Amino acid sequence: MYFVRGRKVGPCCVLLRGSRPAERTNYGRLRNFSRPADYFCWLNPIGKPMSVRRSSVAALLASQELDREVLVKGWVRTRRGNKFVQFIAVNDGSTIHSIQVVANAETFPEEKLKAEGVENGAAVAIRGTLVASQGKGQTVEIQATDIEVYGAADTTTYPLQKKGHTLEFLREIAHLRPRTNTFGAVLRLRHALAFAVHQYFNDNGFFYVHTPIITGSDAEGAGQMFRVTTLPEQNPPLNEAGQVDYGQDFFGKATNLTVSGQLEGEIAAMALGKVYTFGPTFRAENSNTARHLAEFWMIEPEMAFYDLQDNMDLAEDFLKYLVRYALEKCQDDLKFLTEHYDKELLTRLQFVVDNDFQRLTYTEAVDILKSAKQKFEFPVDWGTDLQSEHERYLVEKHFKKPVILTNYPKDIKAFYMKLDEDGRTVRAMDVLFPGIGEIIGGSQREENLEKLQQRMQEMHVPEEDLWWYLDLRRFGSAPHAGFGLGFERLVLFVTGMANIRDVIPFPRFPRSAEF
RNA sequence: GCUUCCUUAGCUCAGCCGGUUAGAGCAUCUGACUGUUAAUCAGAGGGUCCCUGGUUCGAGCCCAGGAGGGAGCGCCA
Repeated sequence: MYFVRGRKVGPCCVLLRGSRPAERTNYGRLRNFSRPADYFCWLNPIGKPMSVRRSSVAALLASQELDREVLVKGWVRTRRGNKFVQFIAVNDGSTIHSIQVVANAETFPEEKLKAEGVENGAAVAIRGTLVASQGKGQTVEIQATDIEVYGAADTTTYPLQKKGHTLEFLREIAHLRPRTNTFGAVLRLRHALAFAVHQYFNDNGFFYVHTPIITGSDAEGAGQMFRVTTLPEQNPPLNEAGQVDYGQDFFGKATNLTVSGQLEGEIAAMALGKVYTFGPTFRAENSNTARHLAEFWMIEPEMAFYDLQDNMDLAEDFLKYLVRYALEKCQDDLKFLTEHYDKELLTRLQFVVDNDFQRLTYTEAVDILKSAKQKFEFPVDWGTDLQSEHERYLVEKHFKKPVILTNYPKDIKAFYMKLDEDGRTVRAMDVLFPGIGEIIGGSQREENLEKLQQRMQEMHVPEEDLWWYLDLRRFGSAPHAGFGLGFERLVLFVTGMANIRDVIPFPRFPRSAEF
């Protein structure tokens, strides 16, 4: 039994008179009661309004259950109105959509809302009634009964305005850009794709292995590496030759951040069958493009008993699964990105899901490029690597679909790729996507010890550093294959963003490691 | 690393042939407005013209060097 204004009331629902929050429907229900009342309220044992569980904006917007008390917490996107009614758009990141909060100006006059800081950017908690919206543009809204400001945001200094910002400007305020519609959408998509990666592999019998981030081998030749050391910056110990003596370093040898988990992935594949890695990767190259990062995330499946054909089948099925997953789970975000950044995005994604990738050999591609009417800045010649313009021609002009190129000349590919019978080409495969270029690079691996050793000698890869890698060919060697998928390039493709720095929360690139 | 373009108000950008007090839209602030959708309308405030040096009677504008950013290329995922 509780007491309200000295009166005994029911166990938790009380009827109150006087000025009431704008809960029309609740008021209507109260007319069934015999006593006169203006509104009801659920109270806790100490007479305070009972706590309502917080709902996400996504859940409220999808709710069919109206005329109930709700609690939402989030950040104000806009506030507007007049001396009769105030509108507050609240977004909590659960969806790209904001929920409209309607505040009766009798209870919440504009001056009061301003004074408390209910403005663009503020963090707020709003209690009220979920009702059908009177206005156009949304089906439900919240009639506010209580507004609490957790943290105000000074309108004169808060960098995010109620207007569009350029992506370049937002890059300078990476700590605030997740609060924008665009980055909310990108980050939700990024999450969905990461989750889908694990889902796909788990459903298909792959095991997730953690390959090292600090590595002692500088062997793969995948590019410049970041050095990892605890030696003092000033006057590090020197060896007899006058060079830095890494024998005295933390690991007793020179170490770097990984440029690929592939070689270690092969170890796991030769035991567990089908494995994948999904982790950060570091390249210290001075790459200044919209497709490169110094720190990025790479997915590298590696499969025992797979040949190049199996590898291609997996890559295509995997990519289609990921795109399909995004199309199913992130409709609202993709719709937003299509409308604001890339009008062709949704049709392009659907096209990738619906159509087979074009598969052809490097040699066939060179023939096509040589007979192309288009003039290229760089000439096409068998034996040289294809330029971006050549890849773009094949994907965007000639085939107009994703392309898998295979069997590249051995001299332009890595030492571990399996040599073809002709001895001129290797069983490599690159998956080329429109706008992105190479999204996947992979190969069947050379499992023959002698052939692998010969390739290593030809390409000056030191055998002593990779004794363990060669052991895999000495003991129970088997055909196997794998590939690397640059996660950010996938996100780039699926979101329709133009710059890879806009699909990772905190991009790392030359001269930039802020945040 | 190479090529090229850019840097003017909080943001996005104009700024003529080198010439008086550097402008607009949005944002901000003030006021008006009975349900708005990046609300609308009226008014106000707001500038190290990226930095350094030079040419000139005079530089936002021309020249040199530096810094930062974009796009393209290379390296690759």
